[in-house]
Amino acid sequence: MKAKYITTTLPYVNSDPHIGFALEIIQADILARYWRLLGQEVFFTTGTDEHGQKIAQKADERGEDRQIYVDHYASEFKKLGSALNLSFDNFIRTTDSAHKLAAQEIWRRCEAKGDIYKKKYSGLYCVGCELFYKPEELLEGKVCPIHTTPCQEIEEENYFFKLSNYQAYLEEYLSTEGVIVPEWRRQEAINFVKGGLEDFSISREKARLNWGIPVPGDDNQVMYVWFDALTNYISTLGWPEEGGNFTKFWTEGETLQLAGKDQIRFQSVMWQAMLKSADVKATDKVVYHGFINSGGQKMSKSLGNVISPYEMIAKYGTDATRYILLRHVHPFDDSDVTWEKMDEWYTANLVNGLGNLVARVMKMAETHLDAPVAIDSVPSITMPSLNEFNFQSALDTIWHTVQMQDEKIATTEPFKLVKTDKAAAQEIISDLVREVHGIASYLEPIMPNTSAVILKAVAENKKPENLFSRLEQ
RNA sequence: GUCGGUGUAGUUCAAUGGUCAGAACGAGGGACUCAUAAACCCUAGACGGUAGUUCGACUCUACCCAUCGACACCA
Repeated sequence: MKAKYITTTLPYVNSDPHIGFALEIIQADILARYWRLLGQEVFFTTGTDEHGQKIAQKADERGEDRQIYVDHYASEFKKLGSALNLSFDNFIRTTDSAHKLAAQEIWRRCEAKGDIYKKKYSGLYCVGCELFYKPEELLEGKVCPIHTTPCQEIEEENYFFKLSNYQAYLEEYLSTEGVIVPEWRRQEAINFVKGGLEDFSISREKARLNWGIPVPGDDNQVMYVWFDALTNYISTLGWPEEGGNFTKFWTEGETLQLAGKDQIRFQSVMWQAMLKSADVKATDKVVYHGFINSGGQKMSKSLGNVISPYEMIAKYGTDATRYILLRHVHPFDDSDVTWEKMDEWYTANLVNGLGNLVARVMKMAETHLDAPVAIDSVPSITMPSLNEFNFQSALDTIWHTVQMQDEKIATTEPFKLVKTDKAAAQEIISDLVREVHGIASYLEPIMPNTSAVILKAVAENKKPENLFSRLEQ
């Protein structure tokens, strides 16, 4: 059985953790936990992207040392890890020295292949945006649409990556079904590549970008985001060192990247070309999730409709947050989430559904059974939907079982039967306990704490504290 | 503009070239009490529009409308 590698994209640390990233990393966590339960060897990695001019600027504005500034943000993201009960095996930071060396190494290899060249680049540059614009993107008089200030004609010499060399390769790579999920995004990527590929710039002059990884052999240039950030997927495995985790999980393993739908060009095109250039195996599969909107609109600070993962955790708890983001957010398409809807989901499915079922069954068990129910064979849990990254469907199945147990209680009425035929009632209650145990087993990768509480309750034959408290009204 | 996705009950989703198009939440009603005033039962409610292919389409085709996305250096 091949070892499994799974990674998220690295969030940029210039703001607090976003709900979209929470979704992505919870998806990754569920898969990692699920595979481990199946007995597979798993390497689950995430981390933070910490270079770039925006970050340098913010740190400078605050008069803070840049490394200290990013240390702070990295710890914020690590906190999210414990708040969401994530089980990643490694947390890679792009300011880690090993990572920097890896980024320089992949650069060297691409350069040795002849895929990196230096070119004068001139364009209209907006100082506010730190970006070059095309003339057609600007307003009258070469004015930046965001800052409404005129852009400057700037000439700068940068390194470029010969993406154009990889047109045929990428078409071939993308022609395999499954390298991108969902399928229609693979078509999008194919169209994009067929439309022709331009080389992209991969460095900035130090004067313009002075918080980044130095370009090997050129003191005046610093790597722009791509070679820096994307390399994390392999540097986290110790690459360029072979033989260890890298060989086991990347070369010989099965690799899976999770990313937002805006990442196709970066993850499935540019990164794959870079890997090819450096003679590293391509990513086996990239799964792209949609975005989460709220109230029919994009979440934005100005609209005041931003839902932060921390707020969700504060209101519903860790497991409920994991539940909400997986069951009620579409795995691939955009979804809409509001506090009203989340309250409904929480109450209907967790408080009234799972929580209440466990309470009623375990109360009966505690009262009417003489000993804990023996669970003879732990059935191996398989959730086929998870192989297709259909988290909703996997959870639907579990909640269908919850509902069936409630129905069973209503039809068999063990609480009544116990007065007339205790043995028969005990038999029914024992069955219910076994079912609850089964539900808890399935929940293990999805809601680890809840699952553990239920399993313990079954083992002790004792009704647990309420799993999910009713929302204050 | 080009290409692609989507359009099913109040809401979120599912399904199939042909028995009454499923489910959940929500709503209305009933009945019960083991449980977190929970669960259970019943009821109401939908295939964007037009044309075509077909014995027959919600499912295929075309067009239209609506909506979302891709069309590159934006993390």
